[in-house]
Amino acid sequence: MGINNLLKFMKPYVESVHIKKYAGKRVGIDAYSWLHKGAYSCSMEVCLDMEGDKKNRFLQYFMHRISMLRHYKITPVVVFDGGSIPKRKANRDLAMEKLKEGDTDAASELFQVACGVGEKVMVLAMLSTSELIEVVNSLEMLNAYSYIVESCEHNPSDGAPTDPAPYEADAQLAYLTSLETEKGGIVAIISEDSDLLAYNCPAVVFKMDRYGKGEEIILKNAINVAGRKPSFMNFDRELFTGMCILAGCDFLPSVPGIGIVKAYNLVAKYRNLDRVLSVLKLEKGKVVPEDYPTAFRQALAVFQHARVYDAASKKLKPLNPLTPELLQGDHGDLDFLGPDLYPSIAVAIAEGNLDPCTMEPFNHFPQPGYKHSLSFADSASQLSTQEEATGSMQEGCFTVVSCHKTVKKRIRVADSFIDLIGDMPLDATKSSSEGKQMTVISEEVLNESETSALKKLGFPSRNEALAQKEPVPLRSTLNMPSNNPFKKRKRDDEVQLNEAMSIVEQASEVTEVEKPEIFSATQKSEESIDSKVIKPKGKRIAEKLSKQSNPKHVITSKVEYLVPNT
DNA sequence: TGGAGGTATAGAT
DNA sequence: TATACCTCCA
Repeated sequence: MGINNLLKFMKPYVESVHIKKYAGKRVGIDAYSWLHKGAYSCSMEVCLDMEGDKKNRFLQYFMHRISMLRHYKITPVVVFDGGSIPKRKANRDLAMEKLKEGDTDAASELFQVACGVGEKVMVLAMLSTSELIEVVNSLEMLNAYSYIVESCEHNPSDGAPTDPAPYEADAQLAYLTSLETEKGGIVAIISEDSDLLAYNCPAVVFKMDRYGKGEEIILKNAINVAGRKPSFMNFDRELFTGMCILAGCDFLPSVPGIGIVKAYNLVAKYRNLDRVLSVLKLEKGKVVPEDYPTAFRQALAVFQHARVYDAASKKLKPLNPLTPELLQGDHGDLDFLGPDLYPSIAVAIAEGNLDPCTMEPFNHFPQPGYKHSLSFADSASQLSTQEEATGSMQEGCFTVVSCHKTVKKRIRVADSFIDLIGDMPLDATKSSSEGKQMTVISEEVLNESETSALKKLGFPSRNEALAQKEPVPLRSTLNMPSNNPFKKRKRDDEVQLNEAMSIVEQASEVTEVEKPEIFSATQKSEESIDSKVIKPKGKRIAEKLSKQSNPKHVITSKVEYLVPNT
């Protein structure tokens, strides 16, 4: 993923930072990289679509980091995307084979691979769009949030979601860095993806840990600045991007024998990408694929001009203005810049309330057993009414959510999140009926032998789990680690608070730590706490549902539906 | 000899 | 993942 060896090559420009340097600022987050990391500890549960809390660990990881950013007064701008599926399926199938054979170790490893090393499978595998939006709305409990929803491409024949372009989220993040804060812009991006440097993002924080420490590369400290080696003196942004592509990127593998070092040397020597391509052909001969120059220019165009969603104009636009050469080349076919948007549906979805994958209403969370009853046409015609009802959008962070297809089992996202950041007592009814969850193997997913193999791993079958007299309460397994500085308590407990804060201080070498708001609230008695904060969970969620903040913006891909004229 | 590219392993989760 | 180590090659 990303540019081969770029981060290693850019080491002299890497600086240790703490995320608190962005206090008061808006920072973009490549959610994929977090979800991906968080998934390692629950790969099997995710792949098998098991019910139970272990599957939610990746969400805990994600939510913990979001709450940490909020602690440091950073406004997170979260961008989700999704991606390639076939390889994941293959690995999952292989893992199931191993399970049947009883080789649980091998199966576990394969499930991890199936969870997608280098593959953007996360969102599809883990969350439905509605669940993601549930996450987003849970985030609103910390601050006002709105979000963008980005769609996958749809198959024109049956309307089924297909793979999205692999670069939408990166390009969108890059675009946001070009905007002023007042217009929704961000000042930096937290990610693990070196592609963002090829997109010329000005500041990227890599390898951010749970305490907020990370490694930052600020592009303007490198490009056309003397003093450090490798020197990018006399480089411009296009040359830098060209170097990245030559070294091998997600869109175009490098020419055999060319790595980041040779790519740099070629660009530094000739300072002209056309010349570099000519020299490459001369020196490498037949090793250079015939269409490499074309593919190279297209990759360059993607990094410079990928289609992104512009919230102000509610339209897709190129990341940077298209050049006459691009408009004339390839007969004006610019599909490689990203999926185009069908205008009328773009506006409809951009106004919120419509799931771009299912074309069904988006104005509430589907409850268990809920079935959408509205057709797409009905949904679209309702939009204007819903807009009026929900009012104007809140200020806050944008969250881009990509959808592929819904998964059949809902994860108790909101509950998990409240356990992480909330200090609210469990709703009695909810906890006695729905609030207890067990690790249950889905019978739709597993056959008898598979179930038997899984039992060896300690997972009870559905029947066994249901027969258990004392199922494990949801809350007990969703607790954060004891040393989590953002863990919430139900009672005033100055000692625990101080302990937690000292952990934060020690771990992140922070000398002055502000008490996060969530901690301040816990210092009060329950009665005195703002009812908005401490309402029973079920009630609060219900309120949330009734308010259901609209997705602020929705990005869709090419959608071949007949839509009503708008 | 340095760089590319493949593989093994450690670390994180 | 990413880092280290190894082999191959120009």
